[in-house]
Amino acid sequence: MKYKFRTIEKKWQQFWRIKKTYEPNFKKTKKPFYNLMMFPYPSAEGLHVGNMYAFVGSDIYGRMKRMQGRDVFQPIGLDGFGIHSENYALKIGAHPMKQAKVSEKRFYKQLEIIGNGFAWEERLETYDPEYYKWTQWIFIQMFKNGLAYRKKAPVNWCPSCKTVLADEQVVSGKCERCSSVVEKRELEQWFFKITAYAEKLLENLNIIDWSERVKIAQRNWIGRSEGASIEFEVKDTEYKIEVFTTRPDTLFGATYMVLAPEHSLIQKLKYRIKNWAEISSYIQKSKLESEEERINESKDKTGVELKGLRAVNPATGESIPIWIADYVLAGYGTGAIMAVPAHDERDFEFARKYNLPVRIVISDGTVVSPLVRAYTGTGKLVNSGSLDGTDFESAKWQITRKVSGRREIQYRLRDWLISRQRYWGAPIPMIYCAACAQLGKGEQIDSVQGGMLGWYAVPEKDLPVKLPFVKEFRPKGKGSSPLASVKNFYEVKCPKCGAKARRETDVSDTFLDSAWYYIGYLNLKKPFNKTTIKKWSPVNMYIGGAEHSVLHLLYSRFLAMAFHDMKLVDYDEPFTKFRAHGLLIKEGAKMSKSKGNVVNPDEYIKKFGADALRVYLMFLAPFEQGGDFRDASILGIVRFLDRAWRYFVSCRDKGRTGGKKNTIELQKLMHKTIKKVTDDIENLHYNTAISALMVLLNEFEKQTVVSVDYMRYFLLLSAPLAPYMTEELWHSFGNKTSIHREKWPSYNSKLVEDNEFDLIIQINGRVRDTVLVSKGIVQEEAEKIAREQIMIKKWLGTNAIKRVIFVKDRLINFLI
RNA sequence: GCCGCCGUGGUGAAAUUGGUAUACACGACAGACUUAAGAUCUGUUGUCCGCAAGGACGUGUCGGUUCGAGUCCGACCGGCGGCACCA
Repeated sequence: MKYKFRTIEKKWQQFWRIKKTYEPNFKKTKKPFYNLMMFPYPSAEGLHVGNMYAFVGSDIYGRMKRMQGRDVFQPIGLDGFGIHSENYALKIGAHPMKQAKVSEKRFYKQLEIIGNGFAWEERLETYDPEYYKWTQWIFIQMFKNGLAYRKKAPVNWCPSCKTVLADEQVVSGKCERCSSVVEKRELEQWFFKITAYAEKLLENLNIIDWSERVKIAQRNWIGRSEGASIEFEVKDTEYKIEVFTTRPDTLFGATYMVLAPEHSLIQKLKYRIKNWAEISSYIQKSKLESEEERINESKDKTGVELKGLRAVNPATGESIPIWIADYVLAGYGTGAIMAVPAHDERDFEFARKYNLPVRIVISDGTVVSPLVRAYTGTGKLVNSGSLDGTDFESAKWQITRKVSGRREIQYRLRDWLISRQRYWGAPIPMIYCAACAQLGKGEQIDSVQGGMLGWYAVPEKDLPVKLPFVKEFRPKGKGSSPLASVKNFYEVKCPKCGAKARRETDVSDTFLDSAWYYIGYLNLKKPFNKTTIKKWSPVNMYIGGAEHSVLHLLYSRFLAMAFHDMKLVDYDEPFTKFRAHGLLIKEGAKMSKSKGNVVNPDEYIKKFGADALRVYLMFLAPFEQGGDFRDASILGIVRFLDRAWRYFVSCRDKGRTGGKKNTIELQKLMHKTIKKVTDDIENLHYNTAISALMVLLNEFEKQTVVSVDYMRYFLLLSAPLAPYMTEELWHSFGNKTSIHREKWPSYNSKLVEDNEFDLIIQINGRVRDTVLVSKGIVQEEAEKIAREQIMIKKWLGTNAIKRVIFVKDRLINFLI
């Protein structure tokens, strides 16, 4: 009578596939529900138990929605293009194109075994030309709408992956993929203008229903600062230095200026600089420094004064020195700052080192010279001429106006570097024609950004630009993709003039593939079909890892906004609701191969069955929190499922399921459980939903009579969690159709509400007794009953009661 | 440094949002069944005092608000995540 999960699981996998149990009715549906889980990238031997954890959590939610009458679309695919998979192929010495087919089989098999209700017919892989045709089409739309451009800029270069990276893919100076220290290189690259949507990306965070921690990460990343832009004249020249500051109120304290070493003015005024040799060697040195070195050396700032140049402080009219220093970043603001050492820690440190003047201009009355550290607090203005005594906040805009500056908002966010010098990705569908460039022609020559002469998008009829099979696919490291050595790939005709032209050989970032896949699932032949999009998107519920907070989740939002403005979709947020699942760890540490603590889910499925693994994963901690995978604890779940199995099978065999009436206690418990499980699954509190089912089963076992209805309810409530076993039991009770298409039970609210409760009796706030009374009892009566209790009589003794606190339907507290 | 989250039994964790702290499990201990092991079932299981009834203490630490604090406020200690020379 044992639960033979191996044969049972196989049986239902087939049944579900043949009966299309999890395929929605795309055209006719009235209640669509798009339940999406971040698709995996096959970059390892197979699915990690952490992936399983995430997928199961998403599946449970979708299964309940389906049973609640929604037509649930829960697709699956593989994010198999890009650096993740390519690096894996490199590691095991396989060709990524061939390895993809191997991974595909393996991953899909595992995803089926775990028992998720996927719509298999709509699956997709990002490396399928059918798919990346549209990735390329999207690139072209971005180009045509001025959102894709080329520019030469200092960019992140990973020496081990041998490609450039977006800022989002550099995690504290290291490559997100391989953890190598990232270098800076001056290269011409393709960018997507995500900064055009900075404000909207930030603002919409207030209206979308997303996990708070992801919103916070995005807010930090976008990094909005409000301030002013102010110009400083360079003495005896026609040049001006524009700075951005969040503290224009401290302008009177600006005693020097600092330019980033890359600042364009330095080259322009080269002839005026007296110590050019020194300056030029400083610039050289800072160019060579890696991000990490720059961060590490941040404690000791360096810089050189531009001798022969002076600037004018527009507030005081004073002549102040100009320095260059690499603590000023070229990529933020204007690449130049006004230094206010008295009120900025960095400027203070620099001023102290190079003996530059410090002038206090803000004080709360306690700020006195000489300062030990910068005073960054609030206060009133001092040493600021006619503005002395003004509050710093209102002084900000008074000063800005006075020196003809303007209010400005700066973002930390920078444009998305989209090109990669790698093989395994969607070729960027662009063509460069030198002939056209010479004639000043190009598809986007009006663009605000320069460098676009001679560039044309591949005509849409020529899509996809297929990635050729290349034997020598290894990254070269010379700033170009391996495709740059494939002559019959890059030699093309100019789509405009027909002259010999060159195809772009870089491929696009993997994150472009995954930024639109939720649309791809709906209809890969015609993804931007208006009717389907309108009916099925945005995604109702999206679940995934928080590690994508500023990668995939930010890029997807950006693209949806761009699609919206191109009138391709009518919403601007792709995921109405997003929840980040927690991280699964092992023995207190993140699972990793080097630590040797990676849990292989297949072993557990083989040993205990997929249902046991599913329920265990969901039971160990709240889904959004994540937790510790422990071998010992899974046995508790195995016992629970076995007990349920035995209970149902023996009831069936003994015919112990007549229509007899359940006790009132059981009725109450049943309906409370329905409510609890429903609410808990809705809130992703799977651990407490499972414990409620355990309590119910414990009670079933104690009862002499449990009606067949209640047994059905138990199975229905457990179905999302343990889809195989419940399906088997469902059928063994004579049902012919899938339990997963059955109606979710509803509860009777009268039975959920108790009409009696344990009145807590406290004396001086300490519980001394409880007594069962009926709900709605008034204070007078409660007091009377309470005072009759032996324990209470004893505690009250002869003391006078000073005060009585009565909380309706909860407690009574006597103060003596 | 800034922003945010979290600290509850031996362990994973619960706690109608200010109202009986430790549900549900794991582990441990004891017992039943068994030749035995395993499986299963039944108890006990926060700490201390007590034969018991019962009592005291107890949610990282210290303080506060409150009739009442795991929950709210302040300071500190410890852990995690995001940003980080962003002017």
